[in-house]
Amino acid sequence: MDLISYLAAFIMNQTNKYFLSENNVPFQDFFHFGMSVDCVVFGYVAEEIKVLLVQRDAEPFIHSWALPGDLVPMDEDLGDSAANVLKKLTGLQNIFMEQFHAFGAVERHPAGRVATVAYYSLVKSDNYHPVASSWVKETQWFSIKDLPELAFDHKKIVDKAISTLKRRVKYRPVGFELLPLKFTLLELQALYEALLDLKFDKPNFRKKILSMDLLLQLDEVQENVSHRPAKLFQFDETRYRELRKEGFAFDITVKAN
Amino acid sequence: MDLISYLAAFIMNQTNKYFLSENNVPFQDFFHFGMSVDCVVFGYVAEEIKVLLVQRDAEPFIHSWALPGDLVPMDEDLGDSAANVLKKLTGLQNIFMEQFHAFGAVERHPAGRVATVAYYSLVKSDNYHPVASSWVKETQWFSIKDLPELAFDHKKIVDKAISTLKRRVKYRPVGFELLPLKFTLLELQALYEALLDLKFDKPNFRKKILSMDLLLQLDEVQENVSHRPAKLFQFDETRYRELRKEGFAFDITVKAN
DNA sequence: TCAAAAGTGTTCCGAATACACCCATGC
DNA sequence: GCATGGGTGTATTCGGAACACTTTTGA
Repeated sequence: MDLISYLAAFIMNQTNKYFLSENNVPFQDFFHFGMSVDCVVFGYVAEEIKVLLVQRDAEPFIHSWALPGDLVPMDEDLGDSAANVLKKLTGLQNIFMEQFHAFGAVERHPAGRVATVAYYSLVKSDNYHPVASSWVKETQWFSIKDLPELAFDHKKIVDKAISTLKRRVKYRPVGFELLPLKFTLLELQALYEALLDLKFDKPNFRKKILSMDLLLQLDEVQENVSHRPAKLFQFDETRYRELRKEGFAFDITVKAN
Repeated sequence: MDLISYLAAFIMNQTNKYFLSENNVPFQDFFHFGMSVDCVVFGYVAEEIKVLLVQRDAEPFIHSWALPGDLVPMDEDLGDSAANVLKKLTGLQNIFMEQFHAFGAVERHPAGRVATVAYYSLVKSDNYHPVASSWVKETQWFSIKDLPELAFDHKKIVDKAISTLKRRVKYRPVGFELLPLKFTLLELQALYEALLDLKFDKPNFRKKILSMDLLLQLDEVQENVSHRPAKLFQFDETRYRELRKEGFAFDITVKAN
């Protein structure tokens, strides 16, 4: 070990003679960043869009609510790290996850220079079982309309996640990730209404979504409802991929009501 | 020189593996990232979409073509850094710039663990005067249909930039950033055709774009053309902001021809 | 029988399409 | 005059919007 670190130091010194930036800053002086990943996990419960927050049980911002996220180990790819962190802190795994923005203000982390790459996730209301662990004391779903104070610059990150989601959801069929595997058309409509904060006309919404030929109608209906049971549908992933190849562009722009 | 940098990378990897024994990682041992910014600068010349590349005059990948980009100093915000780097390497400043993705694979940089945040820029063909400086030997515009081999994972970054641009250009009025301040409607159409790799119907494209009420018709016409001179237009930034507040959504989805 | 939600049909209107045509300029 | 690109008008089609209506279930 000693030999290795000595060698490393020696070689870094040598390299610095070549890797000099304009102002003669030694190469290695750039290498003191921490990298973190933060996940904005969206869920859909009781006709509301929620975000999963964790309560910190470690400094800094101990006891504050924050996004699940952590420093990236030196030997882990960014995307892998995001998935791992989410699993470690909340137990969630195999869920939809997409990078949306990097935040790198100098003063955003009190313990040093940390740039963070933010991801948003969508979890099906089927498998909602976040469990606190590691340095997390508790996990809780909060309505995006009623968020608590957040640690670091996490408020800014959540805001950006929400606006990104609202934009993307119109032109990509990601909304389905928030519903259970089987859903009714009115559940789908209610979801989009919650996401976009709009009301749609029922017959027109149905026609639009069905005309896309992206939903698989199952031979099942709702059970134990005190009214006519609705048919259940499923998103047809395979069909979507086929259509995309033919240049089809998903779009649920229906006029608000 | 190459030998030294590769040895350094190898040894850093070894040391990292030693330090990062799963549990009980000392806090400071996460802080050895380098951060860089890379800019995919798009231009529009001779009816073609181009990307600005620089030829490296420093290790690693000396003499290779690469994206303009550099390590972020410890005391600089990410966004500022992107603008500064572009200015330093090519002289370009005050141009449209938007972050689109972070790349953080462990092995993406031979000299250590460097995560990069990528931006795309759009420059008006008015002020096309990139000038090589710092560690850049030369700058050159390349058609996106005919790119050379690129250093690092820059090919992947360019590809992502192109697909992002193609998607965004449909729903945000960013295309205008690629044209001179004053342009004709057919120039605008040609630009969108180049961007999306499609052909549009002239009368329909005109109607669509004019009906948006986003263009300011000037009292000027083309000069020195051997045909009927075209009227010049200008993008109306103020009007766009007004319309956005009223919920207007830009959309140039015209059927291909 | 009634409440509640599921689900359908039809008219109307405006925007997108396809396509034909005229206009202004330099040579 | 004619080549070249600039620019306009219109009939037709198609999809979105509005809204009234019927159906199926549980209680």
